[in-house]
Amino acid sequence: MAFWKPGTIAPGTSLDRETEKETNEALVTFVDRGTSLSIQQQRKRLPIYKSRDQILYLIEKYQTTIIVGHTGCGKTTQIPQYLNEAGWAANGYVVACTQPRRVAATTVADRVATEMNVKLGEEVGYSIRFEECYSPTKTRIKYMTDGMLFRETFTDPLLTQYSVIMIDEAHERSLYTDVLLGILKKILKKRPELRIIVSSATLDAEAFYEYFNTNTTNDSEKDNASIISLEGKMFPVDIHYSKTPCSDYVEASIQTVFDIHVQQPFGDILVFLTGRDEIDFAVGEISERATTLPRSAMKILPLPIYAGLQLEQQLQIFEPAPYNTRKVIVATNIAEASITLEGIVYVIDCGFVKLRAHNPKTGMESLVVTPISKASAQQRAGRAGRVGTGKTYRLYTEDSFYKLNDASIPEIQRSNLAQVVLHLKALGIDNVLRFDFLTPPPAELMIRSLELLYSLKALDDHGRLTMPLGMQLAEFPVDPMLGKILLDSYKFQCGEEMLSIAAMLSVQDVFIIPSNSEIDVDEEKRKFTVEEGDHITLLNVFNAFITRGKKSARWCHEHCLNFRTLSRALSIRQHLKKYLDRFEVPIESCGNDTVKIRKCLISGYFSQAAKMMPDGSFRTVRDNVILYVHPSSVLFTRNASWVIFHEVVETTKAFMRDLTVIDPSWLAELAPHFYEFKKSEK
DNA sequence: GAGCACTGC
Repeated sequence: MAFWKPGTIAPGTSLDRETEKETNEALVTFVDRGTSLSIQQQRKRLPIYKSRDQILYLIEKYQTTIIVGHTGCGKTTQIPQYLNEAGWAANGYVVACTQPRRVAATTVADRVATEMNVKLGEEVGYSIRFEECYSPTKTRIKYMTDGMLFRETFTDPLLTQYSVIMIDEAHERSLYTDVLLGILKKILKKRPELRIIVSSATLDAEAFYEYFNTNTTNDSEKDNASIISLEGKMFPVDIHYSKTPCSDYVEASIQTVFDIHVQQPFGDILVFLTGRDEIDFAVGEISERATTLPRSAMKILPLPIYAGLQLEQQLQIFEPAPYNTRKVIVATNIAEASITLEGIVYVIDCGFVKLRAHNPKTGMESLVVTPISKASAQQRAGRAGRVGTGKTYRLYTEDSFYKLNDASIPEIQRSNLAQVVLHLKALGIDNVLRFDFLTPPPAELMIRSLELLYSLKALDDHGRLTMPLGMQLAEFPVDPMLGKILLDSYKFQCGEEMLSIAAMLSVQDVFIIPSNSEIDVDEEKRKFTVEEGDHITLLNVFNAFITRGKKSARWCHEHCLNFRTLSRALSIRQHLKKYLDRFEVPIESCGNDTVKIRKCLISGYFSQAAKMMPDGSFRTVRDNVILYVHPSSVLFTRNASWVIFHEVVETTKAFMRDLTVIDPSWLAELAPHFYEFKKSEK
């Protein structure tokens, strides 16, 4: 076991995820055993090696194999190599392994290339958005995000180049994982030689098995799916429950931090809370109360981590703490799977998470603090058992733990499904309501999406994809409403502007949230602000970044802009432009003609229009739903009688985000079909 | 008149 010496950089510490950790752990083991062992000998010492032959046998025999394995068993790095060694990647075939996150795909590929002693991008490669690193002829093992494999079904609906497809981390049930599982189940019928591996942490394994095993007879010889469990390497974690339910979990978590600090031996603490507000408050309180600790006591260093933080602040959590200081990392769910921290011995779990929900009746998204699932609670607890025996303090009673759902509601059951529906239609799956999902989304979600797509003219009266509009929207890697404004932009000579706006709408957190109040973000924001609203303000920010800002991090910092976010917007813009070029949509610039830009926005967002009431609130034109301007909008402090909006987020109220002022007559001019359609409905 | 869980193409 590797010991970490205070004052040195902890081994394997990085902004990474579970599977990367898996490789790091393997790496640490190798180093410990000395340099005398070859990589091949080292691979044989991994726990999974004992199951190698059995895994290969099951894959040979069954079309689908469900692999249940904890972190650290080596499944992600080893199974594709076993398959390659067994000849599954011969004759030009490729073994694919999907990951829900980008970093995982790249780092695992890198590790496997090292183990195989090949150059990354040749025999072993990866494919993520904006970054393809593989050879169409040489690559045998390809790691990729699940979203990328999903995309590949457009060009090759039967995924014919792959002999085996491993869907890793399937228990996370990402939107793309679920859609892929459905598509793969269909492909299996047409390609009996194809093999699927579904790898999952624990609880859902049986559900995957039931889904893929289509044998309805009692004869198990006819099964076409099987399950295998692998042993992992985790240290035991003691679980402590609250004796009574707590009314204020933020306060309870702060208390628990100090209880641990005073009573328990050295070791860092990880606290799970639900959002930025709670985290900032807790970090502040811990700092303050720490001043009352006796001078002789060990010091305490609280640090926040959530996605909205700037990179430099995020990296602070990986810095070793000063001598005689205990780190307390206060995190959102980002620390549950996306980021792995070394040195955590104690976990405090508040039992809640903030989740997005989608209301199909209103089309509104909401962010709601929800109780976590048992699977989540176990995952959080496991974070304490990485370096040695750990302890987890659950701020809820044992009774309430047993009442939690086994797993959280899959993303596909609480998302806007317009893109999924379009994609399935593009694959020739006409009756999407009957599509065999692992867990079908509610019918209302599907119907709402179908209505939207019909109003955008992506579907015809028979629910079939229109040509070329529907097919192009299906291929476009953006929300269909956004896709529509891009495809229509030539009519308003504003393709250049729309590409920038669409890219900016695809990213979040453009403006920085400063940790201190020295810099006035609002003041900086005003420099870009225009009275027409947020879309054109975003366009100004993007243009300034490219021209005056020369794409520099320093310029961004001076103007309270998030450099990472803007760079990402630039990549997305280039990506979207490639699609417009391929669709042969002429791209012009309208200069400063904001009327053209705003009219173009209406061509996609006509259904999301709202009118101001005398009290300052808004009513949607479509359903007369009450909405408010989000405080992040430049229109929050201004008056506008008619607006269109990008999205609605329901927190304390239903807020519209990203608004643009319009003239109501444009609605009738640009979307007569929709407003007449609404009238006839009434 | 006051707010931003996390991914991904």
